[in-house]
Amino acid sequence: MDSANAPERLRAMPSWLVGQVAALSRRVVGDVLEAEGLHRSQYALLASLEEFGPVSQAELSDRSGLDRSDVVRWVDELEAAGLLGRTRDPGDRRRNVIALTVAGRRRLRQLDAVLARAQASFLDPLTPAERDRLVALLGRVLGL
Amino acid sequence: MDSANAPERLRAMPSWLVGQVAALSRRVVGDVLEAEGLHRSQYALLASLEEFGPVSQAELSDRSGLDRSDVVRWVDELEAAGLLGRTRDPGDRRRNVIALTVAGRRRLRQLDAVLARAQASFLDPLTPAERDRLVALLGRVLGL
DNA sequence: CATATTTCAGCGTTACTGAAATGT
DNA sequence: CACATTTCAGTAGCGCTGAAATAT
Repeated sequence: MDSANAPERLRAMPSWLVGQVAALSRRVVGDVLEAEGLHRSQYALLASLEEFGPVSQAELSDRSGLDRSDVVRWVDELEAAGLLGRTRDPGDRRRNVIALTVAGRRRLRQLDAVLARAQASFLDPLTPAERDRLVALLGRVLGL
Repeated sequence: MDSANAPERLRAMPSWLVGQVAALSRRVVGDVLEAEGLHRSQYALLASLEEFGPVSQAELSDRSGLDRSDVVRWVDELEAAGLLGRTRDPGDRRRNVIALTVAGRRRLRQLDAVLARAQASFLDPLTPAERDRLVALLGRVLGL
């Protein structure tokens, strides 16, 4: 896992670099969230719910970027943990309406603090200004 | 897959951004290499061999960042394709000496051109100067 | 005997596909 | 009937573990 051993061709290649950093951040974030008993995908779901209010699972899938079939499974767990509620939409009974519970909202705020520390951890080599520049550049690549 | 739908919490989070860009670049690079009949890991092996000369599979694993057991499988294919040679090390008969063939070296140069286009493709929103800055920042995160 | 290398068999996770069941 | 949503079963890829076989 020591990227410094890699050949120059790879060390200078954007796709390789971004893949290595993604793997690093995935480990760090995954570890801290696992200590909280949650999964990265579940944080994405809670965050999407907080911002976009009660929504169907289909929209939750669009917002979070998770596959619809995976949303089913993660929502199962979050519902069992009491962090969100799943009720049939009276206006369109194909849909589930997913909404954060009070506990879910509180949990999300806890996770925000934990995740902020995780970000700082793997971005340690960068100054705050550099971190901002990195975020801006990555956002540009995604068209944000 | 439209990252622009994601909540602000995610769109501002370095680990999420880098994961999205990594997924994007992985698709783009994977597709162009698949069209060439090769895998991303195999390019990493060819590149490592070109820079570090004939080496054992163990060192190839260290250099490429691939697991030793995966090196076995990818080298199997590359050997069958005639891009590298696998011979027993006379000095230490536990080791295989892996060396690029002439065809392998030629193939690597082809792939370099193809990959350069793939990088340019997903980095399209960035200016050349911005691409350089992104590469530099990602390298810093990895301690390169 | 302890260690190193190659190889193989298999596992856990993740992202995804395809289709059934239900409803509009 | 065509289409949308939820759900489930299953697949492919990938990184990894553990151990056998071989050699130092």
